[in-house]
Amino acid sequence: MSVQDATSSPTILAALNVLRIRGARVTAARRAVLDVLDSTTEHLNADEIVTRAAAAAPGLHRTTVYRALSTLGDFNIVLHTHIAGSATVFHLAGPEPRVHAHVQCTLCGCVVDVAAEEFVRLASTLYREIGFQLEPQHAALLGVCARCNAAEPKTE
Amino acid sequence: MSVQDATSSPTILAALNVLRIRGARVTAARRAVLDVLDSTTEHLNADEIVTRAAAAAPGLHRTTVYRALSTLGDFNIVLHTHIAGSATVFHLAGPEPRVHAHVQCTLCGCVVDVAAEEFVRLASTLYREIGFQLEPQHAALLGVCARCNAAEPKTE
DNA sequence: CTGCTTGCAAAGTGTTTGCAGGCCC
DNA sequence: GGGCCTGCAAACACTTTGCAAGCAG
Repeated sequence: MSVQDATSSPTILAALNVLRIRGARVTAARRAVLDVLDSTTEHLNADEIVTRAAAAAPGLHRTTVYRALSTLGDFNIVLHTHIAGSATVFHLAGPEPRVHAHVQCTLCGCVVDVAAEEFVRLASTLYREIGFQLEPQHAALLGVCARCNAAEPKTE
Repeated sequence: MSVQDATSSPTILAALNVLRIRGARVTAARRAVLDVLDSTTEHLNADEIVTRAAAAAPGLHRTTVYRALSTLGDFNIVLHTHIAGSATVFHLAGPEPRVHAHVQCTLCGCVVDVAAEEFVRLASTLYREIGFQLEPQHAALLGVCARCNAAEPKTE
């Protein structure tokens, strides 16, 4: 454990340990990406992560962020969700395994978190009927959010 | 109703009528796209539609297919499903309103149709709890299909 | 020092837009 | 013959890849 670790959150310390144990290197880029993801509960896409992480690691390149996210994903430190028609969003897996699914509004584009429990019944039905093992958090379903539904006078 | 309509399926005739009634034009490009979609039950992406439709309409351009699909989508003649990490797939809405949802395998990439009924309970739960109106057919969820599950010895 | 990581450039995929000419109605 | 549609070129958004230099262990 290096000196700089002292300023990091438990979540990040755990992540860095996973990297070390698995033989991957702890680099400024990976640390910056982890810091960004740890500092928010938002759904961030690669672009936003680049922007925010560049503050801590000047010169950080888009490509590097993509590669860092990929590596961190391989170790299950970071999870991602595919959003229809726009960039994939990332978030920390976190210490607790409280996986959540996502639904996105086709009108305003907002992404709403949904407890994975909502998907459990669907998942078990799918598994029983066609042997399909659902990963509820891995892609967002689409629909219309409450706000847009209310604002929408049906026309327009 | 023009002469060429005689060779078309009822589904296509209905679609062409919708176009005419709504004031949109019946063009070779749109007809070719409809023919392609009507001739299969597969999930076709824009690229595949271009390739197949070009047989009936030589010189047909990608852009035109995208625009045709968009127009046909506006009239609810064609539906589309967003597939995580790859191209959007299209299919005819068809005469019967038997909407189906899709799940995609993260390993082999195959897309499996699922009866929308599986999603009804989830949809009503979401609506009751957060006012979100789910469109089950509009995006594919991810997971692992039965075949890959069986083939996968866990390693590799 | 070894080789995993990074930065840069460039390419790749899927999709959209601007514009002039063409064809449906 | 008016204006919706089309073809072409180009831009666009997101992501990946090849390669040489750089830094972690």
